[in-house]
Amino acid sequence: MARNVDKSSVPAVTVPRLALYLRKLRELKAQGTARISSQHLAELIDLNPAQIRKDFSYFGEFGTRGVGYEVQRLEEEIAKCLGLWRSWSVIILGAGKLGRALVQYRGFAEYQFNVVGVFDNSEHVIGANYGAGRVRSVAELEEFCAQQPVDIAMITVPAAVAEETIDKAVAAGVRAVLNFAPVKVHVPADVVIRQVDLSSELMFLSFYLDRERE
Amino acid sequence: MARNVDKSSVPAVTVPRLALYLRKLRELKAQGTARISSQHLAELIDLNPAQIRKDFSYFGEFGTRGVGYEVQRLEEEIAKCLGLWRSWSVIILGAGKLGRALVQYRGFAEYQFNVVGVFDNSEHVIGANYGAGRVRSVAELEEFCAQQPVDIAMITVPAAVAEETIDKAVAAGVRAVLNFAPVKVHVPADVVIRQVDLSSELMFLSFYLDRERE
DNA sequence: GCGTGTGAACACCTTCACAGCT
DNA sequence: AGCTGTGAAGGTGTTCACACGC
Repeated sequence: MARNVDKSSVPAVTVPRLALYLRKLRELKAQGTARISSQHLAELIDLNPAQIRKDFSYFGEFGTRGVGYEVQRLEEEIAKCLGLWRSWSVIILGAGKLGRALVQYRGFAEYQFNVVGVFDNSEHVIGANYGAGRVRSVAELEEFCAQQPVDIAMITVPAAVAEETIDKAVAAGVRAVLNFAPVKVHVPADVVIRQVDLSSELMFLSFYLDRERE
Repeated sequence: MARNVDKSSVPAVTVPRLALYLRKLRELKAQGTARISSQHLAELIDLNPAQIRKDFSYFGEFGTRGVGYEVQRLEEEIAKCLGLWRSWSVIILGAGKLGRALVQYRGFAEYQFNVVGVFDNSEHVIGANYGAGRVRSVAELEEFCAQQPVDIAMITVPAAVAEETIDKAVAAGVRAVLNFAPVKVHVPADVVIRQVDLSSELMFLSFYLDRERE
């Protein structure tokens, strides 16, 4: 059983790996695989088996010595570790092309992340429906969050207004932010923020593409 | 002047930070700031000043002791380090909502990443124009790449066909891949691949949101 | 005097190697 | 005998602290 864990003692790099394990375990379950060893799982996702066992060990003892892990059980435990024992409600701030693409992204619902609202400042899109109800004005944000709990805000507004938009979300009670705008924003310590920076990803590639020039 | 660098000796974590520096330096340049110290830059992007100086030191000596860095010069040097002394051509494989959103993303062109083609397998979108010419069939990929050099492929196809799509891109000569499909794909050693996993980012947030449950 | 550039100290993460349980 | 769980070793990245040059 998953023991109680002080999450600050879990290396931050472990968390995305847990997501990786979870996805692969669901795949294995769908294929009807009942048991798996860290060795075998490691081969499937190209990692060191000790890494996998260590990652699990932050949360409890999920396996059986001499045997391995039961896929079903392990999948459930890891989902729990990631906070997926419940669903989370998500809003999208910015109904531009990216925001609209994310509203309908199927990968979110698979893990019980539900997009419950979309907000924008532009008259051109307010009122339109791209998949999670009509687009609301950002001015309605506070009231909306008061009426129903919102856990996560995805920020897809232009960089110039990202900071103020995030501030509004935090003021409205949102405690987690996924920021697609290419600006680093300061938030209170009890708010989790994560940056997704697409041009920076391309620069990562151009850095290594350009290596032979030296 | 930037010295010749063996890029494999540069920590991988340094690279996204270079992108961060570059963006901030452009901002400073636009504001008319001529000079900056590592101390001041560190405050602006919330990092340790020694970290910044160490990152630069992998590539050369860009500053003046007792003085600091000339913004213009530093910006140019870092752009060069990231391979941005030239432009790079990008194709998008998968003209679904995400792919279509990326075609028109302004952040790419800012750094001379040019989307030169969009490909899909579905009759519903082939022929439509979302911003980088008409959508072509994936079957035309090989021929397209033979006619003009393609540096980077962004993969926005469904997970189930991501692997074969990436294989096709690599076979056609693409040497860098930004994969938005939630599957880890094996590529030859001389191909750079980078994963952007949106549901995994949300799980990162739910992990920390759920911390107080313990 | 001041801020860079960098070896050395430190902290963090990964991997090894084996004790312990089945 | 086999595979997990984990202390200890090893490696990588960060921060300190100071020598060096303006």
